Amino acid sequence: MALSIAARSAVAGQMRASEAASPPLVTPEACARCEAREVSVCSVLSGDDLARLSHISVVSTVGEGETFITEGDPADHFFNITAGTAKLYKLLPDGRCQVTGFARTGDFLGLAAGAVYVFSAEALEPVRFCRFARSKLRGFLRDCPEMERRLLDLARNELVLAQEQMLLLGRKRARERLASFLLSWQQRAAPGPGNRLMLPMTRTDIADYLGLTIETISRTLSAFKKTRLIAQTALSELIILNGTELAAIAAGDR
Amino acid sequence: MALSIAARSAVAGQMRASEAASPPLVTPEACARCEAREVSVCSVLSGDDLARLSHISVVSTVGEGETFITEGDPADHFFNITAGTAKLYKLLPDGRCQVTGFARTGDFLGLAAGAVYVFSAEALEPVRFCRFARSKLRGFLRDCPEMERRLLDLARNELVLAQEQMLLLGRKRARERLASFLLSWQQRAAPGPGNRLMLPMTRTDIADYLGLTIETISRTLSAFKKTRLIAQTALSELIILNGTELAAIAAGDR
DNA sequence: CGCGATCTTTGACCCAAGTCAACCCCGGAG
DNA sequence: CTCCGGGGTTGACTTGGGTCAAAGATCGCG
Repeated sequence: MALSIAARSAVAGQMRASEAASPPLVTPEACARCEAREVSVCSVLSGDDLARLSHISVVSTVGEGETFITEGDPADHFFNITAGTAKLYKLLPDGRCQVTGFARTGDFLGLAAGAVYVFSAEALEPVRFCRFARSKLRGFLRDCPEMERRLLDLARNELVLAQEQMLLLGRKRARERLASFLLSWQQRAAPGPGNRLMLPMTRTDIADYLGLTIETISRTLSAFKKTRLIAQTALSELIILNGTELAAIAAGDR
Repeated sequence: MALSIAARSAVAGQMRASEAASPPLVTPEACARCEAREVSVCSVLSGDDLARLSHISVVSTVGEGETFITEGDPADHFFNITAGTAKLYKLLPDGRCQVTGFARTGDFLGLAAGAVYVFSAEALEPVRFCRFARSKLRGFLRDCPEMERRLLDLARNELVLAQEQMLLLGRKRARERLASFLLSWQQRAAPGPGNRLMLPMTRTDIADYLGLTIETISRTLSAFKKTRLIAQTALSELIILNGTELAAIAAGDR
């Protein structure tokens, strides 16, 4: 990631030197170097198509806490996360929040949108992404069925996850929800040294993702620690000691 | 619907007469007559493509209570509902059930699946559908980008609904959930005479959809009746008297 | 290095919805 | 017409997780 951020900075630097008003367009070379490519939609693209795509994409970064997609705004862009973690969420008028997912490197955002975005996205740590204008992407897709197929696969996979989450929110108990979350996050997040699990989100984010409160998250984590299912190495860093048992809890088997 | 069922029966009749072992293949003429076409994926197809699609589709019907997709089975087929209503659901090992959606005429099933189905589908009333082998559809999609685009649109729309449902399950109170459900069902279901809303599902199905119990559904419906938000004309048939107020409740505004 | 802000943990109490149980209603079979 | 069985409704009571409150970590910053 350090390498990649350096590469990105170089691109932004180029841009700034040549034309400060226009956004930092991506060069095919930058795409070829991008270490997020193999986990992104772009992985299916041949050199030729990749070059075309790079010309309609714009790289940017946002800092921690910044909102880069706002529910209700015209859904003019798609986003491909190339570094960092973001939370995706929906709000009720009175402020109640449901986090619908966490987006990481390689995730493609904007599929779940009609004319306007139906969710907001906020960076949990510095996030870098490629942005595509919806109108331009449409033209690209016309000539590139592989990409369209890939997007369909992504959307289908997201649907599978969404339904799994409905089961969790509708029918699982608090401890089952948290166990499910820890295991699924372990799947998706690169494990740190010593099998450490990094959680870039706050307890509030986890609570809003699992349909619980921060107090319940805290209490349940403490219970998991007491029964030696997990160990906490830092506030946002823990180790899963007994994944088998956690999986049994997640499935509702005890 | 009556006409359509008759048409289907004719097709099945032909089939049975000629070759009992093989399934009832659809003829292009049957597709042209199909009154579910305009609301289905097939609506985007030209006559030529429609004819091709018809040759890889198989019509069948299932009776009330029959399960025609089983979670965990190899996901070999896609389904396009052409009549009736089905519930889609997931189960936990101990039997807890989450209904992830109700499928009606025009709905396309099987997008949310990897190698195996991740949900089950059961007919709530007699259901008719066209079934496509996944392998055959893949070949068809290769030559028919409109269809692929349409499937992507369908998947995206389902994703929007899924996220809305996550908000409901994670953050809404019982009365807000029920109000949301009644209004969304009113949107999708053809209104009966006198603005009547037909509910082909049982209280149990509604409860499993909203992450509640039948008792809570029953009590909340009674409360809505008492405050004259709705009126009940039969066990599974009601009228929305005050949609504005229901919408305010659904949004969490009171 | 120590201050203040923010996040987390823990405890005491409460309540929305779940559980358990009795009864009702309706529709189909005999 | 009556019986029977499977929803559906309603009431009494319980409870898992929410709410409120206070104290304890953690971290950025001057």
